[in-house]
Amino acid sequence: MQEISRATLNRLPAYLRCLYELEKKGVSTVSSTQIAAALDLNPVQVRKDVAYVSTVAGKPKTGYVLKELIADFENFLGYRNSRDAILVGAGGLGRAILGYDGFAKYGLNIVAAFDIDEKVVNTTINSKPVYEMSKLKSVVERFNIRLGIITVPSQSAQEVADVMVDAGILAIWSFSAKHLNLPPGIALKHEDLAASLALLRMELISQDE
Amino acid sequence: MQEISRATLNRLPAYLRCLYELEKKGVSTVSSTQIAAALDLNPVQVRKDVAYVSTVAGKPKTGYVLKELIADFENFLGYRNSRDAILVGAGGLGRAILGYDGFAKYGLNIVAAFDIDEKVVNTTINSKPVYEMSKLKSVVERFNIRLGIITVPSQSAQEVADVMVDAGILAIWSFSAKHLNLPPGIALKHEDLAASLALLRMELISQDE
DNA sequence: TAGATTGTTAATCGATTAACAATC
DNA sequence: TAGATTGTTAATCGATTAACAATC
Repeated sequence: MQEISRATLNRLPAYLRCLYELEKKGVSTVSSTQIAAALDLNPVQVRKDVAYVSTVAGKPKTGYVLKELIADFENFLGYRNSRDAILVGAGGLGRAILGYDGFAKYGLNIVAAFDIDEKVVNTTINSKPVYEMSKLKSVVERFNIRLGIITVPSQSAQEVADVMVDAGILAIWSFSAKHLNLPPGIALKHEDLAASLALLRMELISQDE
Repeated sequence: MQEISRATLNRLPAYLRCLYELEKKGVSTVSSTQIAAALDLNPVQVRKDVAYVSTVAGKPKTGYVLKELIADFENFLGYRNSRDAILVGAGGLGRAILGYDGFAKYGLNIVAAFDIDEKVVNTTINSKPVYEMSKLKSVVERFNIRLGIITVPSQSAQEVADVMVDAGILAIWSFSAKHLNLPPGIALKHEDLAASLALLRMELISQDE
């Protein structure tokens, strides 16, 4: 089997959400055409994507068995066994992420947050403890955590990333508007909201013409 | 001149941030090689991207004049003339976005928020007023707003999008985990955090092997 | 059987990278 | 001049879509 492509991987959560909705409606089988229509995708693309994830073949004429498909997607995406993470930066966005329990559904479990602000240190946010930065390494080591979330102002982002890497973090999810320099082997996903905004504005402008 | 590609547009904000940093250091000219090294990109790609945006040519041997380049990027990205927007959903994430003044730098001006929760309606968040949903249309029309931000739970996202479109919104920036069905001509940027997380986890898992 | 649907191979499209002439 | 750098054309790479045989 081929390596799964980034583009495909990116679409998988949307498929799964679509399948959940169909399940709620009591549907028992689903075709690639239906999924494609619901998500504005090409049916061939859906079939290819499903082929990566699915352990059972679809049946011509009827499509895929919804229950089996959901199980395959959940297993593939690892939603069933949750993964621990820490978060640094309990400011506005950090608080929002800590307060959002929806990530649990996606297999994410934030076990602790860290900050330098004395006012939030040693409090809890949504029953998650906030510690001072000096405790980061010991927490990461003790709980064997590999995923770190960065929600600090961009000036501090690189520094925080360095601390994380030193502590043994292997994957970083950053919401800071700062390009991070990381040693090879550390996975990085940068949520660049300025880039999203630029994309959107450009489409808006091109409508004006 | 060719149409600018999505991929290029996505990189522009990172370029500009990089240029700002160089400016702070007192640098006066910059080469594509330098930018590429700072952002982990290919120098040829940098030159191509710059060519889309830049009004003046770079000089062999010396590179680009930093001041000119920054002006070109700012103009292109529209950071100089800000654009008004409204936001619906003053919960955790919505509050974080309303509270973050950094978007002003990117030319985004959120003029008002809307919510159905009586506890937040008619309060202000970061000196931005929160109104009840029924006022949305009149505000959008009065201020001629074209950009709407959705930060409501996914069950309500489609409904909110419909209200926005009806009011005359032309571009939607959604943070809800829900595929939106929109009439043609409405620009959409969907921030799918579950997809980001899936991407990151997959890289993390492939390290384990 | 006829028609809808799957799975796969081939063609197309778009974006990145390599090669290289021009030039300061 | 020699060397670094730009800008552009051609080659490559990857992802999407079209075409189509297989099959329920």
